[in-house]
Amino acid sequence: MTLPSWLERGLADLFPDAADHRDQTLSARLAAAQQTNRPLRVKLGIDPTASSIHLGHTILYRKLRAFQDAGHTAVVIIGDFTARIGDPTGKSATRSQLSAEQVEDNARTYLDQLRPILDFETPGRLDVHRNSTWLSQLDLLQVIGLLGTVTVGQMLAKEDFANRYGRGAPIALHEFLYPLLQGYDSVMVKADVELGGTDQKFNVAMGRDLQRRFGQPPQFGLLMPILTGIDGVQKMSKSLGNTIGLQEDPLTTYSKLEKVADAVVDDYITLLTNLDPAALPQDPRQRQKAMALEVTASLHGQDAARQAQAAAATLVVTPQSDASEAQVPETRLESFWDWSTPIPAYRLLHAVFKSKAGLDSTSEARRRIQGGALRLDGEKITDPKRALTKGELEGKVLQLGKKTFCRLVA
RNA sequence: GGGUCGGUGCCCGAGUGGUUAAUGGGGGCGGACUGUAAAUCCGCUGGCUCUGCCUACGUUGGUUCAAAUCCAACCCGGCCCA
Repeated sequence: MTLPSWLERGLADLFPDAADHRDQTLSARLAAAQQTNRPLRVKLGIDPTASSIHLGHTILYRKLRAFQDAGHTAVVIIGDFTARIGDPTGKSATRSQLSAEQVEDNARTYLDQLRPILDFETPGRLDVHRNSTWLSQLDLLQVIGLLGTVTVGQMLAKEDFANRYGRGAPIALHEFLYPLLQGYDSVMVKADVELGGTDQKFNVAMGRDLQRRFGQPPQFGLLMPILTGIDGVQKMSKSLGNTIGLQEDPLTTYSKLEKVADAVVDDYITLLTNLDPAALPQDPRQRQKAMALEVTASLHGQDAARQAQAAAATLVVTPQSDASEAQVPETRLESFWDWSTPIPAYRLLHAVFKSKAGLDSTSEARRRIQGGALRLDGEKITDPKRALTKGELEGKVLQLGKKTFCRLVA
């Protein structure tokens, strides 16, 4: 039995997948679901410790959507309970505890960002749960029962634990509870399939074990690759600063995609689009543009993506040419200076691009200017103290580095 | 609880009384080059009202003209013993 192509696309791992257990393969369960007209319950857990999500996360949501489109039920579990405890991984300083309100806020923004990807409309296709619903009800006896299902040796087999233990890094005892609680979620929602990144194998397997103990047919584990970040080397992760966020504007999204490392372009195509790789241009540059356009469109719509592509072409390829015609974010001159005196270049830069592109201090602004990163309508400005009047700036495009722009308007 | 080693900038890691905002590497950013890539080369990489000022080497006190460097207490972690 073979799996449908919508399911197979991009798959990193599927288990169990033994050919000798025909009734235990996913295709068998899919077939059974069809015969009995009972949709599969496909679980995906989200961790509301941060409010914004990036492209890397969407791989899983896209797969979840594919299941929805095939008639199955997406079971999204918001890990609000576990998020509130706080993950003690790393140093004591990172032991941040989130309040219930913060978690709830995050969860809401999270779901909002998923609207373009998941099917929220069709009845029966989406089931959202918060795991505090059942986890906060567990009493100590039950918790001990859960703990009793696993040995320390098994826990230390988990790669992350093994690494940390090996290098003598701290492991807090309650961290052992996380895989168990995540597995318990599977029991509570009677998952048929759990989606996760390849780093989730241990936890997903734990879900199978627990389901078996609770007399349920164990779920299938369906693992997707971890997306490589825009640097082309490390996994996409907010802390590594190599992400593309779903809340970023179309132009930024497109620009980043268009300069992603070559090595990952094909991965992006299989994991983030439904395009047929064979049908795309072979020329690396053209291929990359096609990918960038499609991914941008999937997040912001066709029109916005096309505009972004056009704007990017104008702005970046020939910075001096037609920048003023292109579509760039705008900033009002009055919003950051009163213009009774000219503004020093470094203050201008700081005011306009504050918190963008890693620019968050005036000292940093000075350095960037000295390094030649600032252009005004294509003209390079290298003196941080250069005084600029309103007249000199109005209507012009301020450029920081190669990819950050802003038009100054009255 | 006892013993022992350790806690330095985004990360790793030098520095053990005084040109130390703190060697070096990684990462990041910028410039040249290019396909807005990779590779390579160069520069920057605490903050500010910036020819100067302020804040920094787990925390708090102390010794000293002077401390990341010495002392004390405390907090946190690894390992060994219990």
